[in-house]
Amino acid sequence: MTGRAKSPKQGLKLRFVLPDGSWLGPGKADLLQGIVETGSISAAGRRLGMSYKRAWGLVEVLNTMFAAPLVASSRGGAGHGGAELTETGQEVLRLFRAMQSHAERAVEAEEAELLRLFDMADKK
Amino acid sequence: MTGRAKSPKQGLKLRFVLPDGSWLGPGKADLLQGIVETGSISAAGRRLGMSYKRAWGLVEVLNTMFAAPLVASSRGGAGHGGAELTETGQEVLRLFRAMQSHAERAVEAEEAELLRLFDMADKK
DNA sequence: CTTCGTTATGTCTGATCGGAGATAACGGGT
DNA sequence: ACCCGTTATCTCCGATCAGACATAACGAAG
Repeated sequence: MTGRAKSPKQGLKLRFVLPDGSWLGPGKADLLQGIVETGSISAAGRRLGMSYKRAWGLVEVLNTMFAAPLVASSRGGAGHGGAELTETGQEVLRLFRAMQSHAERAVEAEEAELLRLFDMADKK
Repeated sequence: MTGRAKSPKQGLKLRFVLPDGSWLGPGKADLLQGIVETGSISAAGRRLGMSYKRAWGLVEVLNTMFAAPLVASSRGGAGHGGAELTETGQEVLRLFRAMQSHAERAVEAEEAELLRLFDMADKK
């Protein structure tokens, strides 16, 4: 697979803070994407190197921060349980990814200048 | 004074991560701006509601993350010591503020849609 | 040589965060 | 009735963070 699950560790990171103080950032966005691709909270968390407890806690937050829940989960049954994004969840993920790419293009000039000031000397 | 010292607590926040893992975000940017406006690390920290220790720690990081230090400080003397931004510091602050405003304009559409999904129900 | 406000640097401590690990519930298949 | 992998919740614990507080150094001015 060529796609990347995690956001790059260097460059511009966005955090969108809602009016009530909760926020959406790369961590929760990556988790949402992982749930889309794996169909499971635990598998998505494993892929991102986080414990199930943390992944589940993030899902709990995600499900209460917007007007509607973003993740629908089920236990037992044929597939032994799993999770998927709701319509709202898919929309939120799409919007955040769009934010990322638009913002990255908008700050390209400043990014290049800051990087120039960074490796002016060396700092391997 | 009409300018705001702190970044708004809601909306888009940027964190620019350098190749070595250190980063520049709203907190350090606000501190840099506070130093410009007050001429002192401790006064800038007080204005932002942080302890001197924390402010000083951030300055220490700021002074080692780029090729050149961003803050020049002095002890004792006529003014009883103080701090100001170096040329590099002024440039870094300017670039980060430019990043902020450019990115904010670039994500206006998605921001509006996310806010719509937020107060779909109520959540005053 | 004392004064002054700032920088510079320690220690202690409480709060918070997240990982590790255990346990139970679920519910369609078999 | 049992199986299975996932969701859903605990408790425990070490690491980390930041505030609070104390102390010293600085250096021109008086």
